[in-house]
Amino acid sequence: MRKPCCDKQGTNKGAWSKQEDQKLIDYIRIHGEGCWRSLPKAAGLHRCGKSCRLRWINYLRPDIKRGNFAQDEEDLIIKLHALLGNRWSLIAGRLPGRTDNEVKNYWNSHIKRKLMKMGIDPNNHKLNQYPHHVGPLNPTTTNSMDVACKLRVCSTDNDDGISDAASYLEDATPPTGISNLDLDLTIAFPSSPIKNIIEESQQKTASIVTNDEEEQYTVPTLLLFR
DNA sequence: AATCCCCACAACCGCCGAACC
DNA sequence: AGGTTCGGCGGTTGTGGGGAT
Repeated sequence: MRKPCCDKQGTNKGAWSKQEDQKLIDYIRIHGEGCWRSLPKAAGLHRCGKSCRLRWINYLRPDIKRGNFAQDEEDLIIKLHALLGNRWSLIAGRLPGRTDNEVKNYWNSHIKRKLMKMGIDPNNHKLNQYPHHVGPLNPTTTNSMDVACKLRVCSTDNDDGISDAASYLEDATPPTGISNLDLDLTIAFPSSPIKNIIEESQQKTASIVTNDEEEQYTVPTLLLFR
């Protein structure tokens, strides 16, 4: 039987108070991150170590970018989700200042619904109502075509393509078995680090797909419009 | 004004893998 | 080699706020 991560008795739960936040900030400022298990006691907090870690990573860290997601961030999340699936920490890693929890929440509360409204299955990013429709589903509600994200992802049923793509993004070394991934990203962002990531991903991925394999897959190309 | 409902988001929980002993 | 600990991740839940009725 696995030990619980902490002694449940005598630990606070729920929302953090300002005093607790301050104690955590002060402690980490002096001692740095790490040793989450022993941190609560050392910092004088009646919290579980995991709770402290989560609070710090998702809320108190000084480099966290708070506020609404920009359109380019949203587009990037959609593309990365198509590539990686629910690998929120990986996706968040490509969004400076954003946390996995934030990205996950934003996906579940905004993007998922938005895609479904557009007739796109948020799980596999395929059109499920209009399989051959490649234009804006409703031009009056989706605004202009200032950003057209052409996204085509092919993967096998066993998800290998996705996991390969994930490891590919992580270590930037093309895996040997990525042949069934076919990503075609066309995006018109202003010059930014995010744009560079997209371009980098596009170039690298394109270089590992052969013509034969490209012809082999005929999954509909999705056009995502704002 | 009161109540209900929905949404957004913070936080918790359980599981997994890596590191350590 | 096997057990234990710890950090990290993803899924899920709880709750407060705001809009609708």
